Amino acid sequence: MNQKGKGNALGLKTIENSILFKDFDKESLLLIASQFIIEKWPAHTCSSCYQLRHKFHIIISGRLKVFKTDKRTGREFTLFLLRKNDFFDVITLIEDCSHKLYYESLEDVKMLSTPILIVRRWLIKYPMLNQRLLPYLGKQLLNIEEYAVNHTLLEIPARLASLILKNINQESKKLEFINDLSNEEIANLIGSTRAVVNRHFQEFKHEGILKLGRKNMEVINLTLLIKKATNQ
Amino acid sequence: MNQKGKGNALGLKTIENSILFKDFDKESLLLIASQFIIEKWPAHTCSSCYQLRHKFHIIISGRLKVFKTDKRTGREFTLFLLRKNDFFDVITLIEDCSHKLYYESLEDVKMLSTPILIVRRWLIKYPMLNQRLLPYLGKQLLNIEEYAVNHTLLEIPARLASLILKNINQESKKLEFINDLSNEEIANLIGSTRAVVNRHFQEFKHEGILKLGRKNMEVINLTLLIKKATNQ
DNA sequence: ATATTAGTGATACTTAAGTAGTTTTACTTC
DNA sequence: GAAGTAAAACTACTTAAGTATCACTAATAT
Repeated sequence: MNQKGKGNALGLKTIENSILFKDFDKESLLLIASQFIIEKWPAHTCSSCYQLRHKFHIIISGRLKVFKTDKRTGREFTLFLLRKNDFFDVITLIEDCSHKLYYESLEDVKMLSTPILIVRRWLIKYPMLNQRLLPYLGKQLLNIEEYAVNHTLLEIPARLASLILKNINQESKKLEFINDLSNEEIANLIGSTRAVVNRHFQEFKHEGILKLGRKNMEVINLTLLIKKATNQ
Repeated sequence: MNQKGKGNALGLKTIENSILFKDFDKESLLLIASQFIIEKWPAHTCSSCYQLRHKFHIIISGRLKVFKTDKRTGREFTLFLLRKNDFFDVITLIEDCSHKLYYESLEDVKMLSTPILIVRRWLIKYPMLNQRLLPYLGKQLLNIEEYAVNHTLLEIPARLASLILKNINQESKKLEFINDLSNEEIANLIGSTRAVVNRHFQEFKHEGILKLGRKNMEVINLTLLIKKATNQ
């Protein structure tokens, strides 16, 4: 699963493009990149926070689901879907607190990893890093906040529509990133269950809002979708 | 509502004790404190983010509710209950993004305030501040994350019990901080409605878990309360 | 070609939570 | 002490969402 990445071109490129290390001088970049190794998770690899506690990761490619489970009911809740250039876990990086999460690769995932202690040393050596972490953490906070507000104030059709809208590419106007997820994974993203999500998807289909396929969906009527999201 | 705070002893004391400025040298502390004014909000003062957009606040005393509303249903959702030494809004401080929130003082609230641009200048002048902000933001993230997980995976009795448990003082074993809130405000905290919260409070009372009074509650049976929170 | 599996579509049923409305209680103030 | 008010307590009703189950279909493996 692991692979030495010293001097690896892919690793260096990822580091250079990371919002964390962007604009660092060449020398530092090389030094930093040399501390990472490349880790490859085949599709559907599952890992608990305990196994990853002492490592910091930057995703190179593939999607990684960050989730919680309720053993009692077996229900799952996806907190984040991480992608290229995302990193984790920031919480355990900045403080030694327990952050009980699970991770699962939705497809083959490639990432860089390094001991968290090394990143903590960098935080001291390169104070700029603290400044770079803040906006990232802020965005995560806003994301979860939005989820909490939606889950509290909106019903499932509106939450479903919001999720889809959020993942429509501004230029192409096409649904991206979540268009190939199963009903089950969509349900985990809005905090519901497969059957309920499917029920509302059928409604959306009959209303001409979505075109549904097997692990594939497409937005047909954006105007109506927006109406759904805003409860009109 | 406002009051000059230059050289104010209360302001300086608050700044000294803030996790943001702790251990700064005396000279810097005086300089920083001199830039704040004291703001007093009478009980139940309500303010939108638009009115506060360009200011940064540190609470001296009193509780401040941070919430969202759904105009359609009139329902309210309390994201945070800020208290002494809390500050806001960190999101608009670190980035110029829209963070549409409302604020309301639950009782008379005293706070320090200063233009957000000044704090941004301090972030450059004192790089240490970035480092101090990180754990605070991390805690907020964990808070909202916990809310999201609870709201998604637990039913109202468990969420209610969790909320109470979270506010029990470790030493005194007494319920604090939220013990004097109305059913309505408790409902806003767990993302439900007054009637539903009251229904479950009655259950808790009959089961001998809580003692209920007018704007006052007390935990009688902690063991049972923990069972409720963990769905046993 | 057949078997297996994962994902989807659809039905019937259960239930927790939301909503509306009324009554009761406790506190305030005049 | 009476009147007024706000919170809490209670009742009846509605509904969205969850659950269980089965049928169907596409993809994959054997």
